[in-house]
Amino acid sequence: MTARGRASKNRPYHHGNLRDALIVAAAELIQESGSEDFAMIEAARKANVSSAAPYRHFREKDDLLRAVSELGFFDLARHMLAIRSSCQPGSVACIVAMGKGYVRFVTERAAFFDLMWGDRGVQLMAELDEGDSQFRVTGFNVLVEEVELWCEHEGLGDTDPLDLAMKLWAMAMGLSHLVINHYLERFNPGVDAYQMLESSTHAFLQGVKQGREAN
Amino acid sequence: MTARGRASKNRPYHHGNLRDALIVAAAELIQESGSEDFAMIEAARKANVSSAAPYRHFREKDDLLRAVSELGFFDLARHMLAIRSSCQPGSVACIVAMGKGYVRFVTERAAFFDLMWGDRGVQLMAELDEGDSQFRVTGFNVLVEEVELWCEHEGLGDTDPLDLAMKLWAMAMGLSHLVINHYLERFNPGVDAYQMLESSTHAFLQGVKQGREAN
DNA sequence: AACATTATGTAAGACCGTCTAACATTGCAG
DNA sequence: CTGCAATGTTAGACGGTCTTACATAATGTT
Repeated sequence: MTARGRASKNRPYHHGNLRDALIVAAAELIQESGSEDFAMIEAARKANVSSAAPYRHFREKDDLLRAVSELGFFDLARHMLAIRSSCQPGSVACIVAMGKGYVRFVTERAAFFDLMWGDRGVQLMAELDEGDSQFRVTGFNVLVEEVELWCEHEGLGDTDPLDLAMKLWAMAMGLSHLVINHYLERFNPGVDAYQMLESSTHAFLQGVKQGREAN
Repeated sequence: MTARGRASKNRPYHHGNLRDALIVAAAELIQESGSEDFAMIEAARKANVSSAAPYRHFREKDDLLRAVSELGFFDLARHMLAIRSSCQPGSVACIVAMGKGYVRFVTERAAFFDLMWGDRGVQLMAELDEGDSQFRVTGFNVLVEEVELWCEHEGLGDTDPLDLAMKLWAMAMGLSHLVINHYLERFNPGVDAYQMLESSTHAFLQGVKQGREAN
Protein backbone atom coordinates (compact mmCIF):
# COMPACT_ATOMS: atom_id res chain seq x y z
CA MET A 1 0.00 0.00 0.00
CA THR A 2 1.38 3.32 -1.02
CA ALA A 3 0.42 6.95 -1.18
CA ARG A 4 -0.95 7.58 -4.65
CA GLY A 5 -0.12 11.23 -4.59
CA ARG A 6 -3.16 12.25 -6.62
CA ALA A 7 -6.88 11.73 -6.55
CA SER A 8 -8.90 8.70 -7.60
CA LYS A 9 -8.65 5.06 -6.64
CA ASN A 10 -8.71 3.30 -9.95
CA ARG A 11 -6.22 5.36 -11.86
CA PRO A 12 -3.39 3.07 -12.91
CA TYR A 13 0.17 3.82 -11.97
CA HIS A 14 1.07 4.31 -15.61
CA HIS A 15 -0.69 6.88 -17.69
CA GLY A 16 -0.72 4.95 -20.94
CA ASN A 17 0.01 7.74 -23.36
CA LEU A 18 1.61 10.49 -21.37
CA ARG A 19 3.78 11.83 -24.15
CA ASP A 20 0.88 12.72 -26.38
CA ALA A 21 -1.21 13.87 -23.45
CA LEU A 22 1.53 16.31 -22.49
CA ILE A 23 1.78 17.69 -26.00
CA VAL A 24 -1.95 18.27 -26.11
CA ALA A 25 -1.97 19.80 -22.65
CA ALA A 26 0.92 22.08 -23.59
CA ALA A 27 -0.80 23.22 -26.76
CA GLU A 28 -3.96 24.05 -24.83
CA LEU A 29 -2.10 25.92 -22.13
CA ILE A 30 -0.15 27.91 -24.68
CA GLN A 31 -3.34 28.72 -26.54
CA GLU A 32 -4.79 30.08 -23.30
CA SER A 33 -1.86 31.90 -21.78
CA GLY A 34 0.88 32.31 -24.36
CA SER A 35 4.12 30.45 -24.78
CA GLU A 36 6.21 32.63 -22.48
CA ASP A 37 4.21 31.74 -19.40
CA PHE A 38 4.03 28.08 -20.23
CA ALA A 39 5.27 25.86 -17.41
CA MET A 40 6.15 22.22 -17.79
CA ILE A 41 4.68 21.55 -14.39
CA GLU A 42 1.29 22.82 -15.49
CA ALA A 43 1.16 20.39 -18.35
CA ALA A 44 1.99 17.67 -15.82
CA ARG A 45 -0.81 18.84 -13.57
CA LYS A 46 -3.22 18.88 -16.49
CA ALA A 47 -2.26 15.28 -17.31
CA ASN A 48 -2.57 14.30 -13.64
CA VAL A 49 1.00 13.19 -13.19
CA SER A 50 3.82 14.34 -10.94
CA SER A 51 6.11 17.17 -11.90
CA ALA A 52 8.96 14.77 -12.68
CA ALA A 53 6.99 12.50 -14.99
CA PRO A 54 7.36 14.65 -18.13
CA TYR A 55 11.11 14.26 -17.94
CA ARG A 56 10.70 10.57 -18.85
CA HIS A 57 9.46 11.76 -22.25
CA PHE A 58 11.18 15.09 -22.79
CA ARG A 59 14.73 15.79 -21.77
CA GLU A 60 13.86 19.41 -21.06
CA LYS A 61 11.07 21.91 -21.39
CA ASP A 62 12.29 23.00 -24.80
CA ASP A 63 11.88 19.46 -26.09
CA LEU A 64 8.20 19.52 -25.31
CA LEU A 65 7.86 22.91 -26.97
CA ARG A 66 9.62 21.57 -30.03
CA ALA A 67 7.20 18.66 -30.18
CA VAL A 68 4.33 21.12 -30.12
CA SER A 69 5.86 23.15 -32.96
CA GLU A 70 6.46 20.01 -34.94
CA LEU A 71 2.75 19.27 -35.08
CA GLY A 72 2.22 22.84 -36.21
CA PHE A 73 4.60 22.49 -39.12
CA PHE A 74 3.01 19.30 -40.37
CA ASP A 75 -0.33 21.00 -40.02
CA LEU A 76 0.89 23.92 -42.10
CA ALA A 77 2.21 21.68 -44.85
CA ARG A 78 -1.16 19.95 -45.10
CA HIS A 79 -2.89 23.31 -45.14
CA MET A 80 -0.77 24.61 -48.01
CA LEU A 81 -1.19 21.44 -50.06
CA ALA A 82 -4.94 21.62 -49.63
CA ILE A 83 -4.99 25.19 -50.87
CA ARG A 84 -2.88 24.44 -53.90
CA SER A 85 -5.06 21.53 -54.90
CA SER A 86 -8.10 23.79 -54.95
CA CYS A 87 -6.89 26.40 -57.43
CA GLN A 88 -5.39 26.67 -60.86
CA PRO A 89 -1.67 25.85 -60.92
CA GLY A 90 0.63 28.76 -61.65
CA SER A 91 -2.07 31.40 -61.54
CA VAL A 92 -1.82 34.63 -59.62
CA ALA A 93 -5.03 33.62 -57.88
CA CYS A 94 -3.28 30.53 -56.60
CA ILE A 95 -0.32 32.47 -55.27
CA VAL A 96 -2.68 34.92 -53.60
CA ALA A 97 -4.69 32.08 -52.09
CA MET A 98 -1.58 30.53 -50.64
CA GLY A 99 -0.54 33.85 -49.15
CA LYS A 100 -3.93 34.33 -47.58
CA GLY A 101 -3.88 30.77 -46.33
CA TYR A 102 -0.52 31.38 -44.73
CA VAL A 103 -1.67 34.56 -43.04
CA ARG A 104 -4.79 32.81 -41.81
CA PHE A 105 -2.80 29.86 -40.47
CA VAL A 106 -0.26 31.99 -38.66
CA THR A 107 -2.66 34.53 -37.20
CA GLU A 108 -5.11 31.88 -36.02
CA ARG A 109 -2.20 30.40 -34.08
CA ALA A 110 -0.91 33.68 -32.72
CA ALA A 111 0.00 32.08 -29.41
CA PHE A 112 2.40 29.80 -31.24
CA PHE A 113 4.08 32.49 -33.28
CA ASP A 114 7.28 32.80 -31.25
CA LEU A 115 7.46 29.04 -30.94
CA MET A 116 7.11 28.28 -34.62
CA TRP A 117 8.68 31.32 -36.25
CA GLY A 118 11.41 32.20 -33.81
CA ASP A 119 14.83 30.65 -33.45
CA ARG A 120 13.47 27.34 -32.19
CA GLY A 121 11.24 27.03 -35.21
CA VAL A 122 13.90 27.41 -37.88
CA GLN A 123 16.19 25.00 -36.12
CA LEU A 124 13.37 22.50 -35.86
CA MET A 125 12.44 22.94 -39.52
CA ALA A 126 16.04 22.32 -40.41
CA GLU A 127 16.04 19.07 -38.47
CA LEU A 128 12.73 17.97 -39.95
CA ASP A 129 13.94 18.63 -43.47
CA GLU A 130 17.36 17.18 -42.79
CA GLY A 131 18.87 14.94 -45.40
CA ASP A 132 16.05 15.30 -47.86
CA SER A 133 14.68 17.87 -50.26
CA GLN A 134 15.18 21.31 -48.83
CA PHE A 135 11.60 22.31 -48.13
CA ARG A 136 9.47 19.30 -47.47
CA VAL A 137 7.82 20.15 -44.23
CA THR A 138 7.08 23.81 -44.20
CA GLY A 139 4.94 24.17 -47.24
CA PHE A 140 7.36 26.73 -48.60
CA ASN A 141 8.37 24.40 -51.39
CA VAL A 142 4.76 24.36 -52.51
CA LEU A 143 4.87 28.11 -52.97
CA VAL A 144 8.17 27.95 -54.80
CA GLU A 145 6.70 25.48 -57.27
CA GLU A 146 3.70 27.68 -57.94
CA VAL A 147 5.89 30.71 -58.48
CA GLU A 148 8.02 28.69 -60.85
CA LEU A 149 4.96 27.80 -62.90
CA TRP A 150 3.82 31.39 -62.93
CA CYS A 151 7.20 32.54 -64.19
CA GLU A 152 6.98 30.06 -67.04
CA HIS A 153 3.47 31.15 -67.97
CA GLU A 154 4.58 34.74 -68.03
CA GLY A 155 7.74 33.99 -69.95
CA LEU A 156 10.02 35.27 -67.21
CA GLY A 157 12.88 32.95 -67.92
CA ASP A 158 15.57 34.99 -66.26
CA THR A 159 13.67 35.46 -63.01
CA ASP A 160 14.62 33.41 -59.98
CA PRO A 161 11.47 31.75 -58.59
CA LEU A 162 13.11 31.06 -55.24
CA ASP A 163 13.96 34.73 -54.80
CA LEU A 164 10.43 35.71 -55.77
CA ALA A 165 8.86 33.19 -53.42
CA MET A 166 11.05 34.43 -50.61
CA LYS A 167 9.85 37.97 -51.17
CA LEU A 168 6.25 36.82 -51.16
CA TRP A 169 6.91 34.93 -47.97
CA ALA A 170 8.38 38.06 -46.42
CA MET A 171 5.23 39.98 -47.32
CA ALA A 172 2.95 37.38 -45.79
CA MET A 173 5.14 36.96 -42.74
CA GLY A 174 5.37 40.69 -42.16
CA LEU A 175 1.67 41.18 -42.53
CA SER A 176 0.98 38.30 -40.14
CA HIS A 177 3.33 39.89 -37.66
CA LEU A 178 1.57 43.23 -37.91
CA VAL A 179 -1.78 41.53 -37.43
CA ILE A 180 -0.79 39.36 -34.49
CA ASN A 181 0.77 42.19 -32.57
CA HIS A 182 -2.10 44.56 -33.31
CA TYR A 183 -0.07 47.05 -35.29
CA LEU A 184 -2.62 46.97 -38.07
CA GLU A 185 -5.61 47.77 -35.92
CA ARG A 186 -3.64 50.42 -34.08
CA PHE A 187 -2.35 52.29 -37.12
CA ASN A 188 -5.09 51.63 -39.63
CA PRO A 189 -8.18 50.42 -37.80
CA GLY A 190 -10.79 48.52 -39.72
CA VAL A 191 -8.52 47.55 -42.58
CA ASP A 192 -8.66 43.95 -43.81
CA ALA A 193 -5.35 42.09 -43.80
CA TYR A 194 -6.42 39.64 -46.48
CA GLN A 195 -7.40 42.48 -48.73
CA MET A 196 -4.02 44.06 -48.12
CA LEU A 197 -2.20 40.87 -48.95
CA GLU A 198 -4.18 40.45 -52.13
CA SER A 199 -3.55 43.95 -53.46
CA SER A 200 0.10 43.87 -52.39
CA THR A 201 0.64 40.61 -54.20
CA HIS A 202 -1.07 41.82 -57.35
CA ALA A 203 0.94 45.02 -57.39
CA PHE A 204 4.17 43.22 -56.69
CA LEU A 205 3.74 40.59 -59.40
CA GLN A 206 2.60 43.28 -61.77
CA GLY A 207 5.77 45.19 -61.09
CA VAL A 208 7.89 42.09 -61.55
CA LYS A 209 6.40 41.42 -64.98
CA GLN A 210 6.92 45.03 -65.90
CA GLY A 211 10.33 46.01 -65.00
CA ARG A 212 13.87 45.15 -65.68
CA GLU A 213 14.90 48.64 -64.67
CA ALA A 214 13.86 47.69 -61.15
CA ASN A 215 16.67 45.14 -61.21
CA MET B 1 29.34 49.21 11.61
CA THR B 2 27.46 46.97 9.28
CA ALA B 3 28.03 44.20 6.81
CA ARG B 4 28.38 45.78 3.38
CA GLY B 5 27.28 42.74 1.49
CA ARG B 6 29.54 43.38 -1.46
CA ALA B 7 33.17 44.13 -2.07
CA SER B 8 35.02 47.42 -1.72
CA LYS B 9 35.33 49.77 1.19
CA ASN B 10 34.62 53.11 -0.38
CA ARG B 11 31.55 52.29 -2.37
CA PRO B 12 28.72 54.44 -1.04
CA TYR B 13 25.52 52.92 0.26
CA HIS B 14 23.56 54.55 -2.52
CA HIS B 15 24.43 53.86 -6.10
CA GLY B 16 23.71 57.30 -7.45
CA ASN B 17 22.13 56.37 -10.74
CA LEU B 18 20.91 52.86 -10.38
CA ARG B 19 17.94 53.16 -12.66
CA ASP B 20 20.00 54.04 -15.69
CA ALA B 21 22.72 51.59 -14.72
CA LEU B 22 20.16 48.80 -14.66
CA ILE B 23 18.82 49.72 -18.07
CA VAL B 24 22.31 49.68 -19.52
CA ALA B 25 23.16 46.42 -17.80
CA ALA B 26 19.95 44.84 -19.03
CA ALA B 27 20.60 45.95 -22.60
CA GLU B 28 24.08 44.46 -22.50
CA LEU B 29 22.90 41.19 -21.01
CA ILE B 30 20.14 40.90 -23.58
CA GLN B 31 22.58 41.63 -26.36
CA GLU B 32 24.76 38.78 -25.10
CA SER B 33 22.22 36.14 -24.19
CA GLY B 34 18.86 37.07 -25.63
CA SER B 35 15.80 38.49 -23.96
CA GLU B 36 14.27 35.18 -22.91
CA ASP B 37 17.12 34.30 -20.61
CA PHE B 38 17.39 37.74 -19.15
CA ALA B 39 17.18 37.78 -15.36
CA MET B 40 16.55 40.85 -13.28
CA ILE B 41 18.98 39.54 -10.71
CA GLU B 42 21.80 39.48 -13.22
CA ALA B 43 21.34 43.14 -14.01
CA ALA B 44 21.49 43.77 -10.29
CA ARG B 45 24.72 41.79 -10.02
CA LYS B 46 26.16 43.70 -12.94
CA ALA B 47 25.35 46.97 -11.20
CA ASN B 48 26.78 45.68 -7.92
CA VAL B 49 23.60 45.96 -5.94
CA SER B 50 21.45 43.45 -4.12
CA SER B 51 18.72 41.48 -5.87
CA ALA B 52 16.01 43.57 -4.27
CA ALA B 53 17.41 46.94 -5.22
CA PRO B 54 15.99 47.02 -8.75
CA TYR B 55 12.48 46.87 -7.33
CA ARG B 56 12.95 50.37 -5.98
CA HIS B 57 13.05 51.56 -9.59
CA PHE B 58 10.98 49.02 -11.49
CA ARG B 59 7.80 47.50 -10.13
CA GLU B 60 8.52 44.26 -11.95
CA LYS B 61 10.87 42.71 -14.45
CA ASP B 62 8.66 43.72 -17.35
CA ASP B 63 8.99 47.35 -16.36
CA LEU B 64 12.74 47.21 -16.82
CA LEU B 65 12.29 45.49 -20.16
CA ARG B 66 9.88 48.21 -21.22
CA ALA B 67 12.41 50.85 -20.30
CA VAL B 68 14.96 49.13 -22.50
CA SER B 69 12.53 49.00 -25.42
CA GLU B 70 11.68 52.63 -24.91
CA LEU B 71 15.25 53.67 -25.60
CA GLY B 72 15.14 51.50 -28.70
CA PHE B 73 12.09 53.27 -30.05
CA PHE B 74 13.55 56.71 -29.58
CA ASP B 75 16.69 55.45 -31.23
CA LEU B 76 14.67 54.21 -34.19
CA ALA B 77 12.85 57.50 -34.58
CA ARG B 78 16.17 59.36 -34.69
CA HIS B 79 17.52 56.84 -37.18
CA MET B 80 14.59 57.29 -39.52
CA LEU B 81 14.70 61.05 -39.34
CA ALA B 82 18.40 61.02 -40.16
CA ILE B 83 17.78 58.88 -43.21
CA ARG B 84 15.01 61.07 -44.50
CA SER B 85 17.05 64.19 -44.16
CA SER B 86 19.74 62.68 -46.35
CA CYS B 87 17.68 61.93 -49.44
CA GLN B 88 15.28 63.60 -51.79
CA PRO B 89 11.77 63.94 -50.34
CA GLY B 90 9.10 61.81 -51.95
CA SER B 91 11.47 59.88 -54.16
CA VAL B 92 11.47 56.13 -54.54
CA ALA B 93 15.09 56.22 -53.51
CA CYS B 94 14.09 57.78 -50.22
CA ILE B 95 11.43 55.17 -49.55
CA VAL B 96 13.92 52.45 -50.36
CA ALA B 97 16.52 54.02 -48.10
CA MET B 98 14.08 54.13 -45.24
CA GLY B 99 13.20 50.50 -45.78
CA LYS B 100 16.84 49.50 -45.79
CA GLY B 101 17.45 51.61 -42.72
CA TYR B 102 14.63 49.89 -40.93
CA VAL B 103 15.90 46.45 -41.84
CA ARG B 104 19.38 47.42 -40.72
CA PHE B 105 18.13 48.82 -37.44
CA VAL B 106 16.01 45.81 -36.62
CA THR B 107 18.47 43.14 -37.65
CA GLU B 108 21.38 44.80 -35.89
CA ARG B 109 19.28 44.56 -32.74
CA ALA B 110 18.11 41.02 -33.28
CA ALA B 111 18.30 40.28 -29.58
CA PHE B 112 15.70 42.96 -28.96
CA PHE B 113 13.28 41.85 -31.63
CA ASP B 114 10.76 40.10 -29.37
CA LEU B 115 11.03 42.91 -26.88
CA MET B 116 10.40 45.74 -29.34
CA TRP B 117 8.18 44.12 -31.91
CA GLY B 118 6.15 41.70 -29.84
CA ASP B 119 3.14 42.41 -27.70
CA ARG B 120 5.10 44.45 -25.17
CA GLY B 121 6.40 46.70 -27.92
CA VAL B 122 3.09 47.70 -29.40
CA GLN B 123 1.61 48.40 -26.03
CA LEU B 124 4.59 50.51 -25.15
CA MET B 125 4.43 52.41 -28.44
CA ALA B 126 0.80 53.07 -27.75
CA GLU B 127 1.65 54.56 -24.37
CA LEU B 128 4.48 56.62 -25.77
CA ASP B 129 2.29 58.04 -28.49
CA GLU B 130 -0.64 58.51 -26.19
CA GLY B 131 -2.60 61.69 -26.40
CA ASP B 132 -0.63 63.14 -29.27
CA SER B 133 -0.23 62.65 -33.00
CA GLN B 134 -0.63 59.00 -33.82
CA PHE B 135 2.90 58.12 -34.85
CA ARG B 136 5.39 60.28 -33.13
CA VAL B 137 7.80 57.83 -31.67
CA THR B 138 8.19 54.93 -34.00
CA GLY B 139 9.38 56.65 -37.10
CA PHE B 140 6.46 55.16 -38.97
CA ASN B 141 4.93 58.58 -39.45
CA VAL B 142 8.08 59.62 -41.28
CA LEU B 143 7.51 56.85 -43.79
CA VAL B 144 3.86 57.77 -44.19
CA GLU B 145 4.80 61.32 -45.02
CA GLU B 146 7.30 60.24 -47.65
CA VAL B 147 4.77 57.91 -49.23
CA GLU B 148 2.27 60.72 -49.26
CA LEU B 149 4.70 62.93 -51.14
CA TRP B 150 5.47 60.16 -53.59
CA CYS B 151 1.79 59.67 -54.31
CA GLU B 152 1.43 63.36 -55.08
CA HIS B 153 4.43 63.35 -57.40
CA GLU B 154 3.01 60.35 -59.24
CA GLY B 155 -0.45 61.78 -59.41
CA LEU B 156 -2.00 58.96 -57.44
CA GLY B 157 -4.73 60.99 -55.84
CA ASP B 158 -7.03 58.11 -55.03
CA THR B 159 -4.34 56.04 -53.35
CA ASP B 160 -4.24 55.81 -49.56
CA PRO B 161 -0.69 56.62 -48.39
CA LEU B 162 -1.28 55.05 -44.99
CA ASP B 163 -2.30 51.78 -46.59
CA LEU B 164 0.73 51.87 -48.86
CA ALA B 165 3.10 52.67 -46.02
CA MET B 166 1.65 49.82 -44.01
CA LYS B 167 2.33 47.42 -46.85
CA LEU B 168 5.89 48.66 -47.16
CA TRP B 169 6.30 48.25 -43.43
CA ALA B 170 5.04 44.69 -43.69
CA MET B 171 7.63 43.94 -46.36
CA ALA B 172 10.47 45.36 -44.31
CA MET B 173 9.25 43.71 -41.13
CA GLY B 174 8.85 40.33 -42.81
CA LEU B 175 12.25 40.51 -44.41
CA SER B 176 13.83 41.48 -41.09
CA HIS B 177 12.12 38.53 -39.47
CA LEU B 178 13.43 36.16 -42.11
CA VAL B 179 16.92 37.55 -41.67
CA ILE B 180 16.99 37.47 -37.89
CA ASN B 181 15.76 33.93 -37.67
CA HIS B 182 18.08 32.71 -40.42
CA TYR B 183 15.35 31.71 -42.82
CA LEU B 184 17.05 33.62 -45.60
CA GLU B 185 20.42 31.98 -45.27
CA ARG B 186 18.80 28.59 -44.87
CA PHE B 187 16.54 28.76 -47.91
CA ASN B 188 18.55 31.00 -50.19
CA PRO B 189 22.12 31.19 -48.94
CA GLY B 190 24.27 34.09 -50.01
CA VAL B 191 21.39 36.34 -50.96
CA ASP B 192 21.50 39.97 -49.84
CA ALA B 193 18.54 41.16 -47.84
CA TYR B 194 19.04 44.82 -48.72
CA GLN B 195 19.08 43.94 -52.39
CA MET B 196 15.89 41.99 -51.92
CA LEU B 197 14.21 44.88 -50.19
CA GLU B 198 15.27 47.27 -52.91
CA SER B 199 13.97 45.18 -55.79
CA SER B 200 10.79 44.28 -53.92
CA THR B 201 10.07 47.91 -53.24
CA HIS B 202 10.72 48.95 -56.81
CA ALA B 203 8.51 46.21 -58.19
CA PHE B 204 5.77 46.96 -55.71
CA LEU B 205 5.67 50.68 -56.33
CA GLN B 206 5.88 50.04 -60.06
CA GLY B 207 2.85 47.79 -59.76
CA VAL B 208 0.99 50.35 -57.71
CA LYS B 209 1.51 53.04 -60.34
CA GLN B 210 0.44 50.64 -63.03
CA GLY B 211 -2.70 49.02 -61.98
CA ARG B 212 -6.18 49.74 -60.96
CA GLU B 213 -7.21 46.23 -61.84
CA ALA B 214 -5.08 45.08 -58.93
CA ASN B 215 -7.67 46.44 -56.52
C1' DA C 1 5.03 -19.33 -12.98
C1' DA C 2 9.47 -17.04 -11.61
C1' DC C 3 12.66 -13.92 -12.77
C1' DA C 4 15.27 -10.19 -14.94
C1' DT C 5 15.02 -6.15 -17.60
C1' DT C 6 13.22 -2.04 -19.19
C1' DA C 7 9.83 1.60 -19.24
C1' DT C 8 7.46 4.80 -16.73
C1' DG C 9 5.77 6.78 -12.63
C1' DT C 10 6.51 9.14 -7.61
C1' DA C 11 8.68 11.75 -3.75
C1' DA C 12 12.22 14.65 -2.15
C1' DG C 13 15.07 18.14 -2.82
C1' DA C 14 18.96 21.16 -4.88
C1' DC C 15 19.09 25.23 -7.39
C1' DC C 16 17.67 29.51 -9.27
C1' DG C 17 14.83 33.53 -10.22
C1' DT C 18 10.77 36.81 -8.83
C1' DC C 19 9.07 39.58 -5.67
C1' DT C 20 7.90 41.10 -0.70
C1' DA C 21 8.75 42.52 4.11
C1' DA C 22 11.38 44.44 7.59
C1' DC C 23 15.23 47.00 8.54
C1' DA C 24 19.48 50.35 7.45
C1' DT C 25 21.57 54.37 5.52
C1' DT C 26 21.54 58.58 3.34
C1' DG C 27 19.92 63.13 1.33
C1' DC C 28 17.15 66.85 1.84
C1' DA C 29 13.42 70.05 3.63
C1' DG C 30 11.89 72.47 7.21
C1' DC D 1 19.47 69.28 13.56
C1' DT D 2 15.70 66.61 12.99
C1' DG D 3 12.56 63.83 10.70
C1' DC D 4 10.76 62.11 6.27
C1' DA D 5 11.35 60.23 1.78
C1' DA D 6 14.29 57.85 -1.18
C1' DT D 7 17.04 54.07 -1.89
C1' DG D 8 19.75 50.40 -0.41
C1' DT D 9 20.28 45.58 2.37
C1' DT D 10 19.09 40.91 4.30
C1' DA D 11 15.92 37.20 4.83
C1' DG D 12 12.70 34.50 3.01
C1' DA D 13 8.18 32.89 0.81
C1' DC D 14 6.94 31.12 -3.47
C1' DG D 15 7.13 28.78 -7.78
C1' DG D 16 9.39 26.54 -11.68
C1' DT D 17 13.32 23.34 -13.74
C1' DC D 18 15.53 19.40 -13.45
C1' DT D 19 18.01 15.41 -10.84
C1' DT D 20 18.30 11.43 -7.76
C1' DA D 21 16.68 7.51 -5.58
C1' DC D 22 13.04 4.60 -5.25
C1' DA D 23 8.31 2.22 -6.75
C1' DT D 24 5.45 -0.05 -9.95
C1' DA D 25 4.18 -2.07 -14.15
C1' DA D 26 4.89 -4.22 -18.72
C1' DT D 27 7.50 -7.36 -21.26
C1' DG D 28 10.39 -11.03 -22.45
C1' DT D 29 13.07 -15.52 -21.03
C1' DT D 30 13.31 -19.75 -19.46
